Amino acid sequence: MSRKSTGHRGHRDAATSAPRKSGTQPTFGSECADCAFRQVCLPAGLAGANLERFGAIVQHPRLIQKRVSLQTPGAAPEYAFAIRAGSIKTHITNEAGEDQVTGVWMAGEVVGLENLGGTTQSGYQTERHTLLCRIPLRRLVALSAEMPALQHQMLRLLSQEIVQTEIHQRAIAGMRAEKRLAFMLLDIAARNLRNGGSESHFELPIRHGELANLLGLAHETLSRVFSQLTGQGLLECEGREVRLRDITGLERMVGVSPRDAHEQPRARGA
Amino acid sequence: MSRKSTGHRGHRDAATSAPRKSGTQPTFGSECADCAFRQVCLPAGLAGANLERFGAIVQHPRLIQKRVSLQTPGAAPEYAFAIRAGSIKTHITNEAGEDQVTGVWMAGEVVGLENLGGTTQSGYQTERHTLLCRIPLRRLVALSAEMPALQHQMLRLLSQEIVQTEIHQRAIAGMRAEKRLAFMLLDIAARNLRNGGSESHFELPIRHGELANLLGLAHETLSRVFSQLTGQGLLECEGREVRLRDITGLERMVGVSPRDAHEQPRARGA
DNA sequence: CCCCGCCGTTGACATCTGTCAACGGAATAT
DNA sequence: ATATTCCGTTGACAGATGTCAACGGCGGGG
Repeated sequence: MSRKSTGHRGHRDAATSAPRKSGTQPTFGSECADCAFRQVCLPAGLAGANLERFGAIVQHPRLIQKRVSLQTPGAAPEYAFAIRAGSIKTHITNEAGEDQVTGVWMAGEVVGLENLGGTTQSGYQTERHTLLCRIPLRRLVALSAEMPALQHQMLRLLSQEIVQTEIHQRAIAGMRAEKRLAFMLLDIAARNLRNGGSESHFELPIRHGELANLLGLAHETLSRVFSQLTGQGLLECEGREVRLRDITGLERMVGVSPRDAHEQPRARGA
Repeated sequence: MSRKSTGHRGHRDAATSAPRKSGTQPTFGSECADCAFRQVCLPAGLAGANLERFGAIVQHPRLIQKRVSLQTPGAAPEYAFAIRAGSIKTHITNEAGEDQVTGVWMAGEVVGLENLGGTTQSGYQTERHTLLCRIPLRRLVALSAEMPALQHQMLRLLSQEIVQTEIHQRAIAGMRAEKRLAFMLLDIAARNLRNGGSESHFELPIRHGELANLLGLAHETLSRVFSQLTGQGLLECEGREVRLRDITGLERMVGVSPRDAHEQPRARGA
C-alpha cells in the first residue's frame, strides 16, 4: 500500500478554475444545434429559442488533456459534463486515500447530473485527451424549471445512469473474472455502437489497471483474463486497442444465451 | 442450479393491477402533511396548495404482504413507491432467470424514480409486511413541470439513489466478505438512524440469502462471516434481529479509520 | 536524445470463497 | 395440527483469485 491515490504524475485541475490561457485553448465554438450527440445529450427535445437559451449556459467544448481532474472527490460540484470525444472515469476515494473507480463514460454521454442532489463524493478524471462541454449545475436547474423538455431529459439521463450502474453491479457481484471482462467489453461495444462507433473494434476508454479496479479484480488477474480470452480467439488486443473477434461467443460466456444456463453455476446466494 | 429464480411461493402482484378488494384493505388515509417522512420524501419543500395537489395524486399507504412483487422486471413501470414501514428489494433478472438483488430500501426512502427514463428492467419486491404510498409516474412528471420544488426533490432523490449505488459498488468491488458485511451493516445502521430508528439495534431489511446475493457472496459464506463477527464480539444476532456491539470496531474493519490504512491491503487494481 | 518510471505481463504461492452435502429449526401450506 | 418446504448453519474440499516478485516495453520528462 505504498501509493495512496491513483497517483498520476501531472495532477492538474481544469474544471474548478477558470480556463487558463483562455484564448490559446481551442474552444470549438460549435453550437448544440450542430452537435452529433444532440439527440442523446441534454438539449434533446429542445428547439428554437429554448435550444438557444440552453446553448447560452453551456460552455462549449474545450480540449482537456488526459489525467486531468474535472472534479475532486468531496469538493462542491459545479458542473455537469457532456463528453464529445475521449472518456472520463468517475471514482470515489475512501478515508485511506485509496480510490475505487465507479464508472467509465464515453463520447455521447453526460456525467455529473447526480450532483444535483448536492450529496456526491465522486471525483471525475479524464482518461485521455477529451473534448467536453461544461454545464453549470445551478443554471441548469434554473433553466429546467422553465423547460419541461429539458427537465425530462435530465431525469432520463439520471435514470440511465442508475440503470447503467445497476447493470454493472450485476456483473461484479455475480460473475467471475472471465465473465466480468466479457461483460464489460460487450457493454463498451454496445455503447460505442450506440454513439456511432464500431461494435467490434474500439479503444478501451481506460487503462487496464483502472479497468481492473472498476471490475473489482487485481490487475494481474485482469491481465490473465485478457490473455485467456485472446487465446480462445474471442478477441485481439494491442495496447488499448481491442477487436472483438467473436461477439456471439462472448455473449454466450456472459450468459446471454439461456442454452448454457445450467452448464455452469453462475448466480450466487438465494 | 435447480431453482431458476428466487422462487418464492406466493408470487402475487399487487401494484400493476387495481387494488383487489379495495375497501377491505386498510388505506391509512393519512396525508403527506402528517407523515413523519415528509421532509425526506417527495413532497419535501411543498406547502399549502402545492402540497395538497401533490397529495391528490398519491395513493396513500396500504399494507402490502411480504414477498409481493410491486413491479415485475421488464414490465412497463407505472409507479414510484414511498416506503413508510417495512422494506423492499430491487432486483434484476438475467436471461437464465437468475436474479441479482441490486438494492434494499427501507422506511423513509423512495424507490422507482429511476423508471422515469423508461428504461429500467428492475423488479421490486416487498421483503416484509410493508406500508407504502404509490405515486403514478406520469402524474408525477406532469406535476413536477409545474412545481420547481417538487422537481428539485425528484432530482435530489434520484441523485441519492445513484450515490447509494456507488457506495454499495465500492463495497462489493473492493472488499472481502468480512468487510462487505461490516460495511453493509453500518450502512443499514446509518440509514436506520437517519430515518428515526436505532443505530445499533435493528432488524435486517432482508433475509440472509438475499443479503448474500446483494453482497455478491454465497449464502454459506455470508453465514460464516456472521458467525465470525459474532465470535469477535462485534455484533449479536437472533434471526433477523441484529445488535451492533462495537460500531467503532466495525468501522475500523471497513477501513473508515485512517489508522489501519496500511495494516492490510484493501484496494485492488491500479 | 536519453533516462527513469509506470504499465502490463507472467510465474509461484497462499488463501479466500464457492460448491457440494447434510442437518435442524422455522415458517408455510394443507 | 400436521406435513412439507425453505432457510440458515456447519464441515470438507476444490478452484479461483489475490498477493508477492521479477521482467520488459512504452512513454514522459529532463
